[in-house]
Amino acid sequence: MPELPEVEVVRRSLEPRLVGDTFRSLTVRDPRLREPVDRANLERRLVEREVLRLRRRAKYLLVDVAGDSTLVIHLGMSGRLTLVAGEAPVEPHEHLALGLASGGRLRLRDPRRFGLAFAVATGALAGDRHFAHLGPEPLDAAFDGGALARAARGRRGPVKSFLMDGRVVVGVGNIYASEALHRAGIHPRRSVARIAARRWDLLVEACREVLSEAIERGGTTLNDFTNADGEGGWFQVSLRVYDREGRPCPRCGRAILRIVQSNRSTYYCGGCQR
DNA sequence: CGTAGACCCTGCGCGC
DNA sequence: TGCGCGCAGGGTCTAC
Repeated sequence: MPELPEVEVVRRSLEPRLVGDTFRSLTVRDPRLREPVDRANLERRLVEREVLRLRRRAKYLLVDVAGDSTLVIHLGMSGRLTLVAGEAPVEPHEHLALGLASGGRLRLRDPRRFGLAFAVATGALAGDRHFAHLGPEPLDAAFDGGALARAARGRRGPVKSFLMDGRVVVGVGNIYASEALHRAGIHPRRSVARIAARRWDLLVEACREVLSEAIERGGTTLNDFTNADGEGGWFQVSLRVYDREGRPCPRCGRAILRIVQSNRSTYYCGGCQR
């Protein structure tokens, strides 16, 4: 479900309501996520700690608390992180809940269980195995056409898979990879070995644009994505190709095509993507 | 080494 | 109405 914009939207909606509050309790109802939830470690690192700040790295949400600990949450495909009233009824697939001093409850639901929740020392985050190999943030200034071109050197394969490789750039998932390539006019199957410098620049700009616009619009709600307040986003109405097979390309009017790459659907326009 | 594909899991929408 | 199938926003492991 969530790519970079959706995680960022959750972060922004959560931040003003969480910072300054204190975790008072932890309930793990179902530890079965992508990696088993370590209840004791979460309890030790989080309970009775004040929330200092919320950050995001790639598609991971980071909640720093007092005492040099960080709660790391990944939403996988179907994870939803919401802040509800403390007495709100438990919902299906509510894996864990953190009670807050203010009376609220931070709830993580994840039907498909591809998500993650764990806690580590804040200072050890960068070296953690989940983060050590990650590439640059697409919205950082350090990410530019040159960075992409260097990453592509000596590599083969289609540009769409390349764009979704977290070692190259983080946060670009299946929706926004298709959208960015359409905006840049690049065919998703084009080999990374056959992309000129100028087109890498265009692609970087397209990524920045589409990700920023999606954040502004509250993310893409195709099915069930919501921010921490349970509100959906609106960027789905601005999607130009994703999930629009057979409908007209907004630029040239030709029918949008769907192909499968690495077992994931790719949408593109055969007319204006080369 | 890099890349392509399978796989983890549940829910939903569709066609029959 | 009910059932089976295909598909879904991510990441990782294996086989080549």
